[in-house]
Amino acid sequence: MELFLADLTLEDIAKQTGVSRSTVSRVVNNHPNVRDDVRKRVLEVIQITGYQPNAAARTLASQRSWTLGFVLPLSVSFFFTDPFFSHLTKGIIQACNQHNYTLALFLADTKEDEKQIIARISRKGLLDGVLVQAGHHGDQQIVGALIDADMPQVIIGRPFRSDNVNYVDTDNFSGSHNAVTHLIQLGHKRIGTVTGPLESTVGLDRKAGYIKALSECGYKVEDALIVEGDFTETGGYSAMKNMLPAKPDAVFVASDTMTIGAIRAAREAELNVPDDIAFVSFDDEAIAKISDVQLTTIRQPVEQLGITALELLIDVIKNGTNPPRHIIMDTELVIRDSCGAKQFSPQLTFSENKLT
Amino acid sequence: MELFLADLTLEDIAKQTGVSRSTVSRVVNNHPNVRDDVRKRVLEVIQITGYQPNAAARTLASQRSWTLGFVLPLSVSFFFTDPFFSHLTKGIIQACNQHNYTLALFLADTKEDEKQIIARISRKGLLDGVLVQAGHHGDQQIVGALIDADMPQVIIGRPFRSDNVNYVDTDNFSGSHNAVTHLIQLGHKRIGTVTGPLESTVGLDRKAGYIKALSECGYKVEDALIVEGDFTETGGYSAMKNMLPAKPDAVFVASDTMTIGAIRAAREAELNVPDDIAFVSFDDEAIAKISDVQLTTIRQPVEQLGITALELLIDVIKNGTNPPRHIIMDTELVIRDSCGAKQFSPQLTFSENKLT
DNA sequence: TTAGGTATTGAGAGCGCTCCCAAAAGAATG
DNA sequence: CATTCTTTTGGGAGCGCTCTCAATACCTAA
Repeated sequence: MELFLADLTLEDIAKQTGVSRSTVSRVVNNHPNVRDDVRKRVLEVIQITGYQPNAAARTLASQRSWTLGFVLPLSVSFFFTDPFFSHLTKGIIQACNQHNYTLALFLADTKEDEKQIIARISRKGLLDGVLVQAGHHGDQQIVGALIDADMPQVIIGRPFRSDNVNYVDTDNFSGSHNAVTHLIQLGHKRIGTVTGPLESTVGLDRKAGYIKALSECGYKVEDALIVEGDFTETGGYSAMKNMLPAKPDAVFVASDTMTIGAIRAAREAELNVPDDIAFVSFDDEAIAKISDVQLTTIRQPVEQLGITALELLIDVIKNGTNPPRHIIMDTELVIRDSCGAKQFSPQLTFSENKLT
Repeated sequence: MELFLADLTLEDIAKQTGVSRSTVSRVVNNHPNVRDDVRKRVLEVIQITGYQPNAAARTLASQRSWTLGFVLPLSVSFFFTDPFFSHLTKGIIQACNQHNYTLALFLADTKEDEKQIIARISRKGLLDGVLVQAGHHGDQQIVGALIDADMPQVIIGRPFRSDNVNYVDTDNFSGSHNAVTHLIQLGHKRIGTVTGPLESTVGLDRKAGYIKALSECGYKVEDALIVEGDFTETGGYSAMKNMLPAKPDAVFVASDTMTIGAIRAAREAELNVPDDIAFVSFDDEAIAKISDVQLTTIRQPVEQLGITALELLIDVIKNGTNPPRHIIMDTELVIRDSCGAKQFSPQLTFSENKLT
């Protein structure tokens, strides 16, 4: 139980204990060079009184806030509710807890917000560093402001200009390359793709992997089989609608969420999945497993991506951006039902999945 | 363009402008009683230099951090990735942006984390107030600590002990009451329920609405038709498996996510949805519409819940908790395919849904 | 016992801002 | 033009902490 509910200061504890403010500070911050019995006495009083150092005062004096920012620019605002971000956030917070940082979340909903946020995050005394989700053309302004303000930052998602910035990303290129290669090996001939937004590096990289895989195997790349999506379910639906006239027999869709929409469109056209049309997607979010046709998909380690980004950020705060570091994380092909592989080669199945 | 990249202080701006620190402070904080020409001159220098007041210094001097916390206790940790939280968070952040607050996010992943977090959020100088997701027995400790620390708080979800605390919640009771009544009106005789966790008020309230609706119509409440779930898809799946032997012809499931699992279980038992077994669920998250059987569900205004909670918090910070305020938000029944209503009474259909 | 060294402690000067109060400047009045 | 009142300005004292530096206490060995 606490004896004092009033706001205590270092000075108060010092008086109670009969030592100086400095000594109490040393105890609180676990510095060496405090006599054991003194430390014990001080700790006791802190314990009893429930003293907690004032965060603002500490930040002001030490120039460290122990708070990190996670910024979601306008460009991701409208698919913020995609589970991708929950998982990313979860990883980031986990790492924050581990390293005793507090996380501040910034989400721009309007152009106006974004300006406000840029001002807020570049201000001194609030954040020690910033994680920014940025792989979109429009995100350069935030990145630039952060550099100007000399704020340590790590970017999540390969940015368009990657010189002199740290970033962490999934290996989108090789991931989609694997996805499409898998479809080719299954014998599909007309393989289409629903891409992500093409003003983003994710969208571009996943598309590039698709093209590379086709080219490698001597397939020709057909414009009608490439439709741009926007990472939403309805986006996937309409993209698929648009592609259908080109008669694809398999499609690589750049996200699970879009795949759900794409499958809906395929079914409306009386196509059976995976018999008439096969799908491989990207992400391996929960929906991939709970969809009625379980999705074959490229798993990316989202939570780990968040953890890695945060730990890199801490490193950057400590050691600076010299040289800038880039971390690319591996993906993994998870075979389920939507690609039809199991019908041909049951030995590929995973124990977690069974044929229905 | 900024002239100075170095860290500016009020004093610097004062010197540049030839006025005192106090005057610059007045300009920055938009106080009256500054001569127009002086204000203009100061503003110009601020503009040119890109001066931003130091957040920590300001917080220390004014005892206001303009930062609010959003706390997710251990009890919600394992379904944090449910879209419910994304939407809630989105609403909260929107309101924060609007009112110029920064949001700090706290998520406890372990008991240890939770202790850490309690210490962190009750410390002075970090947060002006806190939003806590708490409707679980285990959450009382956080609420208590916050009261002890005299930290303004608003609870999201009716807490077990609601005396002297402010909270915002969905009307879970009347929502589930409506859901079950709808099923009764459709002529179902053996209506079961997959509840939420029963150590939470959400779980309890939704179950209570179910029981009330049955009782009102003279149905008897059968234990075998009430199975506890945990708000996850697999939880819904196993709950349903357990209920199946009792031969329900309709089920009210306490969340969309669980419903997906429940439907999976029903289908494994060769039951057709909604012909053999009807479902009504709760939430109206995205999954309700993109599931292959679109879900009839109770829509709750999650984003608005977040906004409301945050605005209440701001009010509490300004005016204190006297008297404590409780806000209950209305729900709405959204009829789609899983309840089978459309087959009986097409006039109930919504334009957004069509029969397949 | 004393010199020399090391471990422990306290004082003081900030960190950069807010906010009160008194001084200065300007307006209004007789 | 003096007097009073109002508006504008500057000085100073914090806010509660950290961190350097000098002072003191303690320990060792000669």
